[in-house]
Amino acid sequence: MAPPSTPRVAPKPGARRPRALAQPSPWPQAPAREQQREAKRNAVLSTAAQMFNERGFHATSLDDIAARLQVSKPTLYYYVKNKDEILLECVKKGLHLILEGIEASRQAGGNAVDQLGACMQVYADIVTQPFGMCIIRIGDEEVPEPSRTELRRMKSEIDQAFRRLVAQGVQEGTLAPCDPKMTAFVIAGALSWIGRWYQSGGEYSAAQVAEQCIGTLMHGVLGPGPGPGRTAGDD
Amino acid sequence: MAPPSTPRVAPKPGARRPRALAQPSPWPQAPAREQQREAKRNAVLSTAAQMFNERGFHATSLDDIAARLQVSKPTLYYYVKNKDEILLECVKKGLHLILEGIEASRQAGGNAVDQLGACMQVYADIVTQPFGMCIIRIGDEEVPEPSRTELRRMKSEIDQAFRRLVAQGVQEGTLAPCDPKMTAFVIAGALSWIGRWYQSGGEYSAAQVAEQCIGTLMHGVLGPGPGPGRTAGDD
DNA sequence: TAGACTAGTTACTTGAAAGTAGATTTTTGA
DNA sequence: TCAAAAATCTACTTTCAAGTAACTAGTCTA
Repeated sequence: MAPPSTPRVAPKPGARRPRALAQPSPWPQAPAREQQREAKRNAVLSTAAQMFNERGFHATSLDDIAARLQVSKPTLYYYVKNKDEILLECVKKGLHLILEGIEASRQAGGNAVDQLGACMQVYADIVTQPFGMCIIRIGDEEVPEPSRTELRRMKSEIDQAFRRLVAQGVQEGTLAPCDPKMTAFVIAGALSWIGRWYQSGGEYSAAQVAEQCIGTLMHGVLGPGPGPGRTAGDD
Repeated sequence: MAPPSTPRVAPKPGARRPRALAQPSPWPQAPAREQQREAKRNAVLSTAAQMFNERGFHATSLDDIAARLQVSKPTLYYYVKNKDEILLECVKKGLHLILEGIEASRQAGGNAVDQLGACMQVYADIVTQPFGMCIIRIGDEEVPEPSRTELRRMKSEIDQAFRRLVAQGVQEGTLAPCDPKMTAFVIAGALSWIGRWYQSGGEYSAAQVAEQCIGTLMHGVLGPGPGPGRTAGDD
């Protein structure tokens, strides 16, 4: 953002051109400032994300966020447009993390079950982190309209990825025949629930929770016995 | 409120005492009135619940609720103490419905799996209805403190019921050996997710969604084949 | 049929939090 | 050492929704 075509102050006409531009280096100067700025913006977002997760979006005022960062409220406005933008960015960052993870899982190859497992792992992992939690804990209604659609699109993309893998698995024969839509839904639900309740420092580590959830989803809760369980008798 | 010590109109001094108090009947009179009042209060709550689910708690003003009921805002205050009470009551009603359903399922008897299945059915069902949806869609943070603990207690009660049934099932041998805590968690997550997305009038009926989810939870997503399925220490 | 209680209204106060204006300090480069 | 730009502050306005006060119309009953 902050395109160079929007200078705060018009350059003096006729002044000699800024010396800095006289090929000082192949790199654009002052990347340090920009980096700092970006770092601070990120601090705003991640602090906000944490507080949203702790106390909810509406219960978190900009003054609260500013206080935790030990700055004043107007300073925040130097880095973000408004409160809604903060929210939007937090959720978007979470969604991007998942999307990237899914992409990586797919590129890692393997059969559909392997890829599905990896994706579940990614999902469960991200959802225990601040930005990822925002995806789960912040309802769509909180996001005002132009952005809401964008978020839904991204969420749907994730959903589609899961459905595709499930469908593939069914075709491979590694997954039980099912409606991929509903199965993807169950998976997303169970894993999202982690984000709703998980607190770091609790009884289980995030990895443990993920592993157990994925195991249960994969194998189901029924016993292996020949009784009411899955038909195939095994061990 | 409106204690009798704050009469709207000052009683004439020296007036004779109210006749109504002269032992009118062994029963408190006017039960019809009371019923009407209760019905109206319920209308307030259920309208509120629907609107909370549609637009979120904070995006729903009391004026909005009043408008949909075609009354003015102060009228609402005749039936509830404040906005938080509305929220609290909505969630509580949802939780009570589930608790009752669970109790009924248990009393219906059968082995642990049967009971667990019935409870899952109940849970999925309630969570697609207005009060039940509130449980899922309203975060704990929104509820101010004295009540929050109460709600958490009720939620924990539901959780315990599921855990107990799972543990029983494991002992019976009808369920696969597992950590009941985590398994109950997965079940609750997947079923709760229904409440997050379900909209009546969509592609599937509530019953269909419930059935499919429960099936997937019970049997897992993996195929019955001897491949990467149940038996092996896989991945 | 009075008069007390019920149910509802209009019009207000209040408070909290978002967002802004404009001054001020800090940094940086020459 | 100075001036311009960046970064931050104090102090304000605005907005919106919760909640209240105080009046009024209907209704039941003795």
